[in-house]
Amino acid sequence: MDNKEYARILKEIAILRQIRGDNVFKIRAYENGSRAIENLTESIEDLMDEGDITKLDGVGKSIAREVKALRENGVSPAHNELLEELDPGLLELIRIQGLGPKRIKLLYDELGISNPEALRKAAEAGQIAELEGMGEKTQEKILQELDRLAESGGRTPLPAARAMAYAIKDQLEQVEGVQQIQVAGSIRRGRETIGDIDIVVSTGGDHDPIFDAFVSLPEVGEVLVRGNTKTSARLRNGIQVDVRIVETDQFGAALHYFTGSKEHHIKLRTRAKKMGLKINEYGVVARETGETVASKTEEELYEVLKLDFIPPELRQGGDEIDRAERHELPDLLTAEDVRGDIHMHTTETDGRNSIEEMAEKAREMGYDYIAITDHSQAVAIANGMTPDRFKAHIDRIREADKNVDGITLLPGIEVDILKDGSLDMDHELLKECDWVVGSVHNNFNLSSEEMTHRLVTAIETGLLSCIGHPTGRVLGGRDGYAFDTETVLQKAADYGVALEINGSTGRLDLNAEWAAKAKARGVKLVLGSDAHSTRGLEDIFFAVQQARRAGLTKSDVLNSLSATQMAELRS
DNA sequence: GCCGTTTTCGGCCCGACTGTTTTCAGTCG
Repeated sequence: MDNKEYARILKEIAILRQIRGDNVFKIRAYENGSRAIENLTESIEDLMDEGDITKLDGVGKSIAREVKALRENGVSPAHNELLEELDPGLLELIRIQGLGPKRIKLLYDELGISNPEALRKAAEAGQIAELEGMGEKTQEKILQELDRLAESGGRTPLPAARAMAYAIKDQLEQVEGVQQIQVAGSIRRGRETIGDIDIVVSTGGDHDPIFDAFVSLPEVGEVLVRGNTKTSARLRNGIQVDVRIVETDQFGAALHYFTGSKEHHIKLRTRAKKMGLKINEYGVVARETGETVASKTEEELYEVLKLDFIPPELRQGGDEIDRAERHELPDLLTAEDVRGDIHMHTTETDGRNSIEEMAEKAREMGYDYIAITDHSQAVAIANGMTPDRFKAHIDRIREADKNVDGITLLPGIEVDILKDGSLDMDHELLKECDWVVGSVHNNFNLSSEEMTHRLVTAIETGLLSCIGHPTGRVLGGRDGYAFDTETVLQKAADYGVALEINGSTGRLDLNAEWAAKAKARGVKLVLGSDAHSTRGLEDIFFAVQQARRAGLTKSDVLNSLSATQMAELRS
């Protein structure tokens, strides 16, 4: 069982205990324990073998016992007991906005509702409105929410959500009275899927004109909440947007508050409390005097808490606060550290722009070099290259390199790793390249043993620079293929083959969790945009953000090397 | 249930908004 599975069971214990009405701090303890295990880069089972997992922050005797039982018998006693007492269907109801544990309990006790279907029936029959504390409006909202969930299913991939958020931000920025505006929330933290969009605005004047402008945007469908400081609306495409307005000198505090994560806030506020301070969305306040000691910027907020600045990507509710106190936070990779892009396509295969056009755009972006990596012939649908075409393509890349000033073009390829692990190109031609991305594009459904063998065999050719989009997952789509993580990471480390953090909007593969795992095993990472057009080169941003979430520094990624150093890696 | 730079007992983040209420519980982030 992997860490995610342990974390899921503990999380479900927390939810079911909430519905049962247990002590809120006990519930939080299970949530904390769940997150502690989820955030590990090591396997929890390995940690159990090595010693005592109660050393983990958030895991005590009880949770350790549940975890141990889960491993040995495949079931957790506490989880089982709750499921016998309640109903597993209740776990689905918690996803419905507006329904929390208290109302779910009420619905379950009074009407026997234990799943979304039963809830819909009861709402349509008008039974919900008759319950104590519920009414017509609540009933109507539940029906709407059920429709929405049935349609969209929940979270939106980061790249799509980010584009929508910035479209709204750009429009609101033009409204008179808006002084500062920023997209916050999980988009700013770089979570790979997004629940809703958060935008923070500061103004010295009236809030109403700004909210009026917001709710009249063409994208906005329905207004959900309209208050004096906060307005929420649902876009026509179903995504919820929350806009929060504060005074000018409160912007830093509000941005911090709205960026989250919730878990980071809980830990930070606990720390503040011990220091005689209180944090809310308006600032850090001395409890005794009521004096505001920080509010303008996030930097000043961390400063008064005697912490190094914690970048948004690291505000995950793990050990980042302890590390900030000890000055041990990693000096995270920045976009400026990326000197080149090593994965892109041109009109030779399925790209939309020529070698020269890609080079021009890359130079504008400030790169020193790019590797041109078109497909090999196995990807027929993308017009993959035969050896003859590839040979000519290498010559054209070299020719273009001479003709385009100010940037180095590295001849490369994205070569398919075939079903048996062999590479879809003449080895002699691969040896001529400065950069070789090896990728899996078909036969995803091999057994874990077969897929592991396939990847290991490819690495052992000694011809790959990196593995492209290594897990094969599609964001919001198919899961990655099955293979033995430890074996492949070990092989990659042994052969000096890097793993790609692919920034293309449909993938984000590796994601942050995997990238951190790779780093912990001594594997180098490399960022690639997988661009199929000049515009696509900008998707490197998402790779940088995942790298930051993984805690990677400049020295962890090959893109910080010079063109010469990159080419030398293969010699 | 977990934790300890006042603590092995006594705490555990903080505020906005809605709907159903005559002063607040529930939910959300």
